[in-house]
Amino acid sequence: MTETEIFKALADPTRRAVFERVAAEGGRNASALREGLGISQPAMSQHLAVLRQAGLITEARAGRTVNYTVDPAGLAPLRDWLLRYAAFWPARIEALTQLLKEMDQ
Amino acid sequence: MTETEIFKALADPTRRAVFERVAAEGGRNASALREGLGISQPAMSQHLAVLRQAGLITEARAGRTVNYTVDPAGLAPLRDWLLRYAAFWPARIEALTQLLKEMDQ
DNA sequence: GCGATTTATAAGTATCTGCTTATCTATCGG
DNA sequence: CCGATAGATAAGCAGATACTTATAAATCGC
Repeated sequence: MTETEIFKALADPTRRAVFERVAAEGGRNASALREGLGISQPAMSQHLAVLRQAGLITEARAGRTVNYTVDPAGLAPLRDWLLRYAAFWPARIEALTQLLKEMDQ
Repeated sequence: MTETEIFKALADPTRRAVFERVAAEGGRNASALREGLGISQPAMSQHLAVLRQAGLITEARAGRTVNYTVDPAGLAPLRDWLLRYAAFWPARIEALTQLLKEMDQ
């Protein structure tokens, strides 16, 4: 849940793809998430463990399978870190517009 | 300038501290930035090179010294990536408030 | 020009990381 | 129970990474 854990977890492109897949198809189990990613079962398990350790996803065991979902609070430290540098953003109004659009769903 | 380069550049705590220092004391040269960080001169040079490669900072040589500043466009890909998951944020209104506060300077 | 200063680069090294295969545990259907 | 399935873990390994010392390149004051 530290900034470093979160940045490191997302720095690996394969693991970032895993996270993006969890976000897109929330609530699916590890085997289902693994389809099409071209990684072995242990690799997937290790990636999910790193993401969970970083607080980015949560697991819910259901019998034999484990369902993974995005932890709503997981990205907050990253958002907060980024907001500290909002003064450097090039198109702040555009960013606000986009944020509003994302929120207005 | 890719997402992976940016995440990797910021994943190392020492290098993130360097970036934060460039942001806080913009326009200073490498030696000035190095004070108090407890790293060697080559280490600093290497960290700055990684940050520059990621598009997070820009350098401006001034004679013997090189001044570093935050690249305004550098964090945009990170911001855009994060905004894709705004739907998962726990306190969206609070985030908007903070963003507005940062902008209203 | 010359010594000093600033920065970059080269080379070496210890540690970290992401992967693999092999194996273990737990749960399911029959 | 028993074979099959889901997932985690152990162990090993190749490559990446962050650091070091040594040195090169460029610019400064004099």
